Amino acid sequence: MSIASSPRTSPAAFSSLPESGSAGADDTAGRPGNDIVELLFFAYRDFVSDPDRLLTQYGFGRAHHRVLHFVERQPGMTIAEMLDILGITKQSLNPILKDLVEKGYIVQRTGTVDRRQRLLFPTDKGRALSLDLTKPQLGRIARALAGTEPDVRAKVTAFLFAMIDPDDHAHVARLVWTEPATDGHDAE
Amino acid sequence: MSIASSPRTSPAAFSSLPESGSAGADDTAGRPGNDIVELLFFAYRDFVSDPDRLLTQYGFGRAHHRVLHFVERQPGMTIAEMLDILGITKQSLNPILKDLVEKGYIVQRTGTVDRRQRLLFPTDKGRALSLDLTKPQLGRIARALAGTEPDVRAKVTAFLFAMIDPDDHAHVARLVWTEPATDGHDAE
DNA sequence: AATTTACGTCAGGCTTATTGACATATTTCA
DNA sequence: TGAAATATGTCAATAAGCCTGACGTAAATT
Repeated sequence: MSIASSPRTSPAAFSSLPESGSAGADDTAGRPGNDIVELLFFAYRDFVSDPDRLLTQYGFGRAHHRVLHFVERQPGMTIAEMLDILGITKQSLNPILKDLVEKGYIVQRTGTVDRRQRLLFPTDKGRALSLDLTKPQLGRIARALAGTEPDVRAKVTAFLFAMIDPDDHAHVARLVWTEPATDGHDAE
Repeated sequence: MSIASSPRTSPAAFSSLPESGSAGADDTAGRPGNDIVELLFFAYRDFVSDPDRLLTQYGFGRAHHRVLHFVERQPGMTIAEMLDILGITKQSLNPILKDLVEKGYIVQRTGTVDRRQRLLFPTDKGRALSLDLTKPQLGRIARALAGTEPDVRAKVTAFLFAMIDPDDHAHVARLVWTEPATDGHDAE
């Protein structure tokens, strides 16, 4: 594990922090939300760095992680939907997908209803790797929530959801809060 | 946009999925925090895309934004500290910094106490651009918090802080919750 | 039969990052 | 004072991951 198991700093230190009341003419520092801008940067930086060591061992990058993750979360996903989720082009996706397929983490199947589609499914091997990669991230989240009031998880979740472009809300909600179907579509 | 896939919308069965293979007792879908993993991805994706259009107009990239942002937040920052914050090498930073200096957004000054250091300061022009770039992000945060209970902001802030590597807590706290000094170090 | 859709692929290019090696000015230490 | 460490700059080579544009193919839709 890459995360130090050091004792958690006391959240009590959060009570009286300067949130406004700047010195300058334009209150640059006092803009509400400015701290969240920066915390988001640092939190995300550390968050995505969690699986990096493991990823490097496999010769994969973060893009591979994202693809594998979403395939595992929604087996049978189409290429088009993956592109939409990741916000990249098919030319960018292709080499990454090719890697994952060639190394046996993902299988592509011709769609049954629309034979133009190449549906993506994780193999057992792919599921196992996805699990390993996400583990340190889940650990980080669990530690961040440990000892907090029971409503924090729900409020954080709602906040993050509200941070997403409203146009994508329906899509994201379905992806995030829907069970991966137990289809028998494993390879092997 | 062809986001047409399976219509399974039953958040009921979050308990037992037959997980074949290696990982054993882990229930893949029901892992707590899995939704936060994904929401963090989408929220951050949309969050960083906010300033992109503006950035492109200036011929800058996201790296320029980050550098400018932190210089504005902590005027007089050293190169070493910037490297530490961004987690990159000086070779990566240099061309970006050079851009910003040449175009008049940042000035470098020889340190007074240690003349080896090149302290970084924003110009008025730099501060203005930084403000413009951060504006849509602050707007997004404000919208996400609008109408929520008054404790949400503090709880989200605490959560994000706890998500950061504990080793960096002191450093980040100082950076985030310290006023930019009103030094007369403007370039003119 | 013509068009559209879903996907694959080739080509070329950009930004941001990397490691390694070396140079220079300045501070600190012995 | 001389040696070593520090802060920064720079050149070179490399790579991941993204981009646009263009073209091709199979399958569905009209």
